[in-house]
Amino acid sequence: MDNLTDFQKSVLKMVRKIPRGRVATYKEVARGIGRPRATRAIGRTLNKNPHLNQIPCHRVVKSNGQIGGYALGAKKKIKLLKKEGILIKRGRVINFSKIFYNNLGFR
DNA sequence: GGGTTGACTGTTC
DNA sequence: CGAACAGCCAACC
Repeated sequence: MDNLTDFQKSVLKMVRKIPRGRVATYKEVARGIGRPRATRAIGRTLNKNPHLNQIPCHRVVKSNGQIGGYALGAKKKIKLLKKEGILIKRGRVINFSKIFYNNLGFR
Protein backbone atom coordinates (compact mmCIF):
# COMPACT_ATOMS: atom_id res chain seq x y z
CA MET A 1 0.00 0.00 0.00
CA ASP A 2 0.90 3.61 0.06
CA ASN A 3 3.36 4.63 2.70
CA LEU A 4 1.69 7.99 2.62
CA THR A 5 0.30 10.15 5.36
CA ASP A 6 -3.38 10.97 5.53
CA PHE A 7 -2.50 14.42 4.32
CA GLN A 8 -0.78 13.04 1.25
CA LYS A 9 -3.62 10.69 0.49
CA SER A 10 -6.15 13.50 0.78
CA VAL A 11 -4.21 15.68 -1.60
CA LEU A 12 -3.75 12.95 -4.18
CA LYS A 13 -7.35 11.89 -3.95
CA MET A 14 -8.48 15.46 -4.47
CA VAL A 15 -6.18 16.12 -7.40
CA ARG A 16 -7.22 12.90 -9.05
CA LYS A 17 -10.79 14.19 -9.15
CA ILE A 18 -9.92 17.10 -11.40
CA PRO A 19 -11.69 16.49 -14.73
CA ARG A 20 -9.74 16.52 -17.97
CA GLY A 21 -9.60 19.94 -19.58
CA ARG A 22 -9.97 21.67 -16.23
CA VAL A 23 -7.50 22.98 -13.69
CA ALA A 24 -7.59 23.62 -9.96
CA THR A 25 -5.44 25.84 -7.79
CA TYR A 26 -3.26 24.74 -4.91
CA LYS A 27 -5.45 26.82 -2.70
CA GLU A 28 -8.67 25.12 -3.72
CA VAL A 29 -7.11 21.73 -3.25
CA ALA A 30 -5.91 22.83 0.15
CA ARG A 31 -9.37 24.05 1.02
CA GLY A 32 -10.85 20.82 -0.27
CA ILE A 33 -8.86 18.74 2.17
CA GLY A 34 -9.61 21.05 5.04
CA ARG A 35 -6.17 22.68 5.17
CA PRO A 36 -6.64 26.02 3.35
CA ARG A 37 -3.21 27.16 4.50
CA ALA A 38 -1.33 24.05 3.46
CA THR A 39 -0.59 25.11 -0.08
CA ARG A 40 3.15 24.79 0.48
CA ALA A 41 2.74 21.30 1.80
CA ILE A 42 0.63 20.36 -1.20
CA GLY A 43 3.31 21.55 -3.55
CA ARG A 44 5.79 19.39 -1.70
CA THR A 45 3.43 16.45 -1.90
CA LEU A 46 2.91 16.75 -5.62
CA ASN A 47 6.62 17.22 -6.14
CA LYS A 48 7.10 13.76 -4.73
CA ASN A 49 4.30 12.64 -7.03
CA PRO A 50 4.17 9.04 -5.81
CA HIS A 51 1.63 8.32 -8.55
CA LEU A 52 2.59 10.65 -11.34
CA ASN A 53 0.96 8.41 -13.94
CA GLN A 54 -2.26 8.18 -11.98
CA ILE A 55 -2.49 11.70 -10.65
CA PRO A 56 -3.09 14.62 -13.04
CA CYS A 57 -0.82 16.84 -11.01
CA HIS A 58 -0.29 18.96 -14.11
CA ARG A 59 -3.85 20.25 -13.68
CA VAL A 60 -2.92 22.03 -10.47
CA VAL A 61 -1.84 25.63 -10.98
CA LYS A 62 -1.37 28.80 -8.98
CA SER A 63 -4.24 31.03 -7.86
CA ASN A 64 -3.22 33.85 -10.17
CA GLY A 65 -3.41 31.56 -13.20
CA GLN A 66 0.30 31.02 -13.54
CA ILE A 67 1.44 27.50 -14.24
CA GLY A 68 3.59 26.97 -11.20
CA GLY A 69 6.00 24.07 -11.20
CA TYR A 70 6.16 20.48 -12.29
CA ALA A 71 8.30 17.54 -11.31
CA LEU A 72 9.25 16.96 -14.94
CA GLY A 73 9.59 20.65 -15.71
CA ALA A 74 7.11 23.48 -16.22
CA LYS A 75 7.47 23.09 -19.98
CA LYS A 76 6.16 19.57 -19.82
CA LYS A 77 3.31 20.73 -17.67
CA ILE A 78 2.33 23.42 -20.15
CA LYS A 79 2.47 20.93 -22.96
CA LEU A 80 0.15 18.54 -21.16
CA LEU A 81 -2.29 21.32 -20.33
CA LYS A 82 -2.34 22.52 -23.93
CA LYS A 83 -3.05 18.99 -25.00
CA GLU A 84 -6.22 19.10 -22.93
CA GLY A 85 -7.36 22.26 -24.65
CA ILE A 86 -6.10 24.66 -22.03
CA LEU A 87 -4.58 27.74 -23.58
CA ILE A 88 -1.37 29.01 -22.09
CA LYS A 89 0.60 32.12 -22.88
CA ARG A 90 3.80 33.30 -21.27
CA GLY A 91 3.49 30.73 -18.49
CA ARG A 92 -0.03 31.74 -17.65
CA VAL A 93 -3.41 30.11 -18.28
CA ILE A 94 -5.37 32.36 -20.60
CA ASN A 95 -8.85 30.98 -20.11
CA PHE A 96 -8.10 30.28 -16.48
CA SER A 97 -11.38 31.61 -15.10
CA LYS A 98 -13.29 29.47 -17.60
CA ILE A 99 -11.60 26.15 -16.98
CA PHE A 100 -11.04 26.71 -13.31
CA TYR A 101 -12.48 23.79 -11.38
CA ASN A 102 -13.91 24.88 -8.05
CA ASN A 103 -15.45 22.66 -5.44
CA LEU A 104 -13.35 19.58 -6.21
CA GLY A 105 -16.18 17.54 -4.85
CA PHE A 106 -15.79 19.19 -1.52
CA ARG A 107 -19.11 19.66 0.27
C1' DG B 1 13.26 18.73 18.78
C1' DG B 2 15.06 22.78 16.08
C1' DG B 3 16.23 24.71 11.58
C1' DT B 4 15.80 24.51 6.45
C1' DT B 5 13.31 23.84 2.20
C1' DG B 6 9.64 24.06 -1.22
C1' DA B 7 5.22 22.80 -7.54
C1' DC B 8 2.00 28.74 -2.51
C1' DT B 9 -0.83 32.94 -1.25
C1' DG B 10 -1.90 37.55 0.14
C1' DT B 11 -0.38 42.17 1.20
C1' DT B 12 2.36 46.10 0.44
C1' DC B 13 5.54 49.15 -2.02
C1' DC C 1 2.74 44.71 -13.14
C1' DG C 2 6.76 43.13 -10.72
C1' DA C 3 9.64 42.52 -6.44
C1' DA C 4 9.95 42.04 -1.47
C1' DC C 5 7.93 40.32 2.93
C1' DA C 6 5.38 37.66 5.95
C1' DG C 7 2.41 33.74 7.07
C1' DC C 8 1.57 28.79 6.83
C1' DC C 9 2.18 23.61 6.48
C1' DA C 10 4.42 19.12 5.97
C1' DA C 11 8.66 16.54 5.05
C1' DC C 12 13.73 16.09 5.71
C1' DC C 13 18.29 16.36 8.19
